[in-house]
Amino acid sequence: MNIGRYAAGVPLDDGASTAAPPSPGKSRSGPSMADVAALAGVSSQTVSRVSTDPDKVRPDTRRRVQAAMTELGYSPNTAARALRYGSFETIGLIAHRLARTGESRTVEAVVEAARRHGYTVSLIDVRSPSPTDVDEAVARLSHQAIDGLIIIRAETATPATLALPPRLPVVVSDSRFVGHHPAVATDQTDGTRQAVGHLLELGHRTVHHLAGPEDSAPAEQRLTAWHDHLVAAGREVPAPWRGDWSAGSGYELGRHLAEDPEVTAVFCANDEMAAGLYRALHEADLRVPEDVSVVGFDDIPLAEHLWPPLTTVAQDFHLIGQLLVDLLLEQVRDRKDLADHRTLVPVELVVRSSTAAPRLSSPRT
Amino acid sequence: MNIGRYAAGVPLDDGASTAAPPSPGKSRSGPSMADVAALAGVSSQTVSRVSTDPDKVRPDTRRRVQAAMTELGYSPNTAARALRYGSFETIGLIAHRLARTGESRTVEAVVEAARRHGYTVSLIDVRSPSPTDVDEAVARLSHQAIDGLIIIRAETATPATLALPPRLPVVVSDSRFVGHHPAVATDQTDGTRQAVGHLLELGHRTVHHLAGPEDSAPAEQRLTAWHDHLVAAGREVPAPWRGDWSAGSGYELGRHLAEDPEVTAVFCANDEMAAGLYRALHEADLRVPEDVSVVGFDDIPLAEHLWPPLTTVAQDFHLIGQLLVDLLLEQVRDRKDLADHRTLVPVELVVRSSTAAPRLSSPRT
DNA sequence: CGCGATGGTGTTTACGTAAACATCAATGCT
DNA sequence: AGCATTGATGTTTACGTAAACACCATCGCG
Repeated sequence: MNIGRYAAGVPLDDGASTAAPPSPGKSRSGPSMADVAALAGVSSQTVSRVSTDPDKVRPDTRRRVQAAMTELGYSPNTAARALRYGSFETIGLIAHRLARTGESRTVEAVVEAARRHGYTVSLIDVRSPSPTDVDEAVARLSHQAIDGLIIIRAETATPATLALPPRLPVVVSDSRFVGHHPAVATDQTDGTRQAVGHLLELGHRTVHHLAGPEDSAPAEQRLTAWHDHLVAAGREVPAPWRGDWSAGSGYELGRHLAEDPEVTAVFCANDEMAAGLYRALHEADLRVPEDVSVVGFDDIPLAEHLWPPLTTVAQDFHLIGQLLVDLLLEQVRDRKDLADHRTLVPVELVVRSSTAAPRLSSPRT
Repeated sequence: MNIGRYAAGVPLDDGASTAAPPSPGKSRSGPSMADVAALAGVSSQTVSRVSTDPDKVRPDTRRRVQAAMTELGYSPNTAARALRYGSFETIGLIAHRLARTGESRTVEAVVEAARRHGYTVSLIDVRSPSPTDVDEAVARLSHQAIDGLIIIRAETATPATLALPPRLPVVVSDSRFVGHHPAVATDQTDGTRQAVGHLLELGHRTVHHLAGPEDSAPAEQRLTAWHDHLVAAGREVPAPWRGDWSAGSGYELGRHLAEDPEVTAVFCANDEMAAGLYRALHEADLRVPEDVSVVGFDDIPLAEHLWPPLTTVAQDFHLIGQLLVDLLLEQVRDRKDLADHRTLVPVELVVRSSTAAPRLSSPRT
């Protein structure tokens, strides 16, 4: 046995350029139908029948073939099958920063929905949502064995910059692609309206915003909606604070926010940043919600268990994932052209304990 | 345009049994090399050369072929290529409850490492880590187009219950598979030892344990290590509390823990449960770490920003993912048999602010 | 100036599977 | 009994690609 504790970094070759074909090394391919057929004393077509529709062959023949399969350890060659059928039963998925928050929940839902339909999911995770990264991912994936493509967070990539292979069905979780590719997206505007409205109704004079990064479409949508809603309500619009979705950025910005006694209500573009803000407020000895009310976005599993439990806008990531798959498979299977299709998934404000009316003697002391 | 707000649940057919072959619907396959060849006035072999090694064909011929490719919107058929090469440049990945915790970080690392090597990742997410679920996933994936398989959290599946296709290289993130499949796993025992040791050194008489579910191998390893370490230190071993990894379970159990004044130190099997425990302690007006010290496991991104920042055992999920891929590709590419290989990835206790010496007048009042 | 070497291209073939068609035996019916 | 019908199995072919080989110019060299 070969036990070892791993210490240093891993050496990694960054070779294998996108276009490079597989190395010519012969495959691990095991026995083929012909081998099974020879052993069982039948034709390879009969073997084929056994593996696709066993009822088409007589029980004793079937048993003989199955025995031969087991003996040789036969399993059908997917490549050949795919070539024959022209389908891989696989869909490609481009995600961004998988490990973060809701992204992974959408992925989970996509994988699950795909599985229900008999499809597998091929995943590419891009680091940044920059057009080049997304484009590279598309290039890579579309040279892979996929029947359709789901892009989560196309972000700054525009329909024009995406060099998609012709005839490849695509679905996007980004409303800016309407007219080019079918899209399923969260109703960011409504969610923001609910969050900001909730805080204003509680009596706050205005609402500060801890925004997401500029290269994120949802972040911009939330920012715009927050701005517009305040304007519509005739409130002062404070300068937004720019985070990067991470709890760390929420904490850093929160330390500045905490110093401003005018701040009584903060709408955070996601729950992680709200958690970072919590920490900054705690460190500044400010109480939530007595001194500052906080609202998040996403409703991550931990939101309910932060202290105090976080009021937040719940997104239905699971539904989004399901709808994406449904929409994609409609195109894959039925050759439908749904380019102008768009679904807006509603959100719901979950009121917990992080919001309250401002102190009467506001601003804070 | 077709805008609609989605309300009701999605109808889902649970058809498409594992063995069912793809529907016979003809593929979306576009033009083939032959079409391009005809248009460009060359043989299909020349087209093939252009798409694999452009230098092998004269510049003007190449341009003519490339023009024809563009005009027809040609892209090479992956199935045919895979059949020819015997390789898909794809690895299968079975994960469990992707959206939860560190799992997604390992997945992220696997995807990234695979990409660096020119491989794509096919993902299956199983709901429960039960043998049947994992087995079904294996069956499903191994009928897909993959060159190798990575199983994250094989849990209660044993080498015997896994009906793996012969000749399929497999790597597991589970140390119980040593001798059957190569494994890369976190050093659970050492991590636990560090956590419990830290608390004892601070002066706590003993350490309580908020454990993970019984069907989880890592949970059991942490439980055992905690037990053994207390025994070795000559301390009383309190009954462990069984959670299910979720913050909710940590909260529920935490409410009971909070009522026991004997409890001054708790080692949680993961950070989410620690967060739930935090909430329960806060609600009970107990302070961390003054009244109760808490240690988590995983070091999720939020751990640092909980209040107070959580002392926890950091796992290097990223390294695990990389090593899994390296190990798998060694088998795939070099046909090596590494069945008895095992790598133990070290962990590190990150001391933050949730641990301190017990009050002198312990037990709590 | 003839001959081998070289580079560019076409032709043949194989990868493993499954549909389409062909064959053959057993069965049912008059 | 004779013939159509059915069911089980074998044979041929095509899916799209790329390696292996064959061919033919052109070039360099003695």
